[in-house]
Amino acid sequence: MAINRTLALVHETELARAVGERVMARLMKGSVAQLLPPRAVLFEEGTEPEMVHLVLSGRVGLVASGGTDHEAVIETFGAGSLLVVPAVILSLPYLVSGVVLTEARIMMIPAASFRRALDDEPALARAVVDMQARHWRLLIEQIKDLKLRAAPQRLAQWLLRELGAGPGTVLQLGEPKRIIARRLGMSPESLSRAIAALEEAGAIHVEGRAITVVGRRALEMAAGGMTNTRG
Amino acid sequence: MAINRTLALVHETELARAVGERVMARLMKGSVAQLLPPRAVLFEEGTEPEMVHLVLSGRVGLVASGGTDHEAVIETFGAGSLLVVPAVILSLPYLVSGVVLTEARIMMIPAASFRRALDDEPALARAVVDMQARHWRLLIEQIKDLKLRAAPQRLAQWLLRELGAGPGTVLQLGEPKRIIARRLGMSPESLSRAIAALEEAGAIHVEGRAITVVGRRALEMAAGGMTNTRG
DNA sequence: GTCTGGACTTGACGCTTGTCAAGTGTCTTG
DNA sequence: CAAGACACTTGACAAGCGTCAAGTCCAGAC
Repeated sequence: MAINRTLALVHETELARAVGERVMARLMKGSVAQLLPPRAVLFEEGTEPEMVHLVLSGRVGLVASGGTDHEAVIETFGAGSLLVVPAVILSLPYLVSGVVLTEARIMMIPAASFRRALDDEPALARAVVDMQARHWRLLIEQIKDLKLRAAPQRLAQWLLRELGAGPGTVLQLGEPKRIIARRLGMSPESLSRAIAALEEAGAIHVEGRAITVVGRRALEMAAGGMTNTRG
Repeated sequence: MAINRTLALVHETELARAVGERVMARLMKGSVAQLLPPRAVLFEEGTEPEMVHLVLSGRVGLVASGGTDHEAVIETFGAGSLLVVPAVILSLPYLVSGVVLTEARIMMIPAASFRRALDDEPALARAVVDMQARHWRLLIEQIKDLKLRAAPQRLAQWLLRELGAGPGTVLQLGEPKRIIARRLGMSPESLSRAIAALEEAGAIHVEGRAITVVGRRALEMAAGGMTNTRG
């Protein structure tokens, strides 16, 4: 049962579609799938990469401690994502750790065989270019948020982006708020207050892990620039 | 200053070395080189990409305004860098603007021909993968800085990284401090204070645009975390 | 049922940092 | 030489946000 399910999931990934049957089969040779519980660590900041991780289900976060006391969540990824290829490609130590957030099925591809495939399978290189391009844009957006928007604006911006993916007005949070707070570059307390502010403004309504956008217009205003005085 | 000079510069780029004579010649077909003064805008946030920009000399910054009143500098790039390939690859609007910081010679490659070459020249795709991987790491380091380090720590961290590139102890700033401040995610005033603090701590000595590291140990203390240089 | 632990909220407080404003120095311009 | 422009510094001040601490709510254990 596990094998069937895993293979099906592998097939559904964007990577599989992009590189085709043969290359995917080659990548799978020597790879293993694992079902991991929350808090499992896939790889650790500062260590040399030995595997490439393909997320088949669940959610995984890139977490950085960087020598300081607390941790930052850089980004979280869901099914279909190929994790932290840069470290593998360059054979350099990871800059972040990979942590399972919700029970996740992970395909682990040996780094050496991934690098070899990258060199002699043009389709793989081409697919990786596209993936990296998309990931780059995620980070750029995030840096823009961090450098020129205040905490409540960042939340509003994030909500709009998450919403953009699905056309509904209800957003089911897939991660604890603590994780989202750190992803947004703020403390959990500040996230609480930012959420309260958006409710106050009539932009959203929150019930536990479900956020309903009741005023898309108000939400866009809050994301824009007018949050809490001080132009 | 004419064709010779430009061709020589093109040859010296990492890209040229990676993809070889033939592919580089193909990319150059239809491309034009331009010598641009400071404040010249290569491309603008929100517009569709029409060119890929290869920096041959000088320095170029990626700047974002993101709808808010002030601007943030995302990153600056020098000779050999290929700018904002992601937008071109994905045919999506730029997330940032490209602005010349110090007089720069730029090779402009038509986006369409770059995309075509990317599809049928494996060497190019492979080279782009490596470049994107290095750029990804720059952004990751930056996000870590922004999320878990205070302003003076970010400066110390940045100094150590800039220093890592060359083995000396003197750092000649290639950009006005105002630009560096925005790259570090702080106001020019805060940068001034951060510099003063590092001098106070006996870590550096500043004379105009030259920063001398007089206490590498003290500087590392101030950075307060591990620095993983290399690209 | 009560107890306990975890996720989240709320309040109080202080540090960091951005903003506004004035001051210094240098380079250019008339 | 004076006037202006510009880059940077310094000081005063308030806002934003993180931290500490308490409080609420809820699920699971017993």
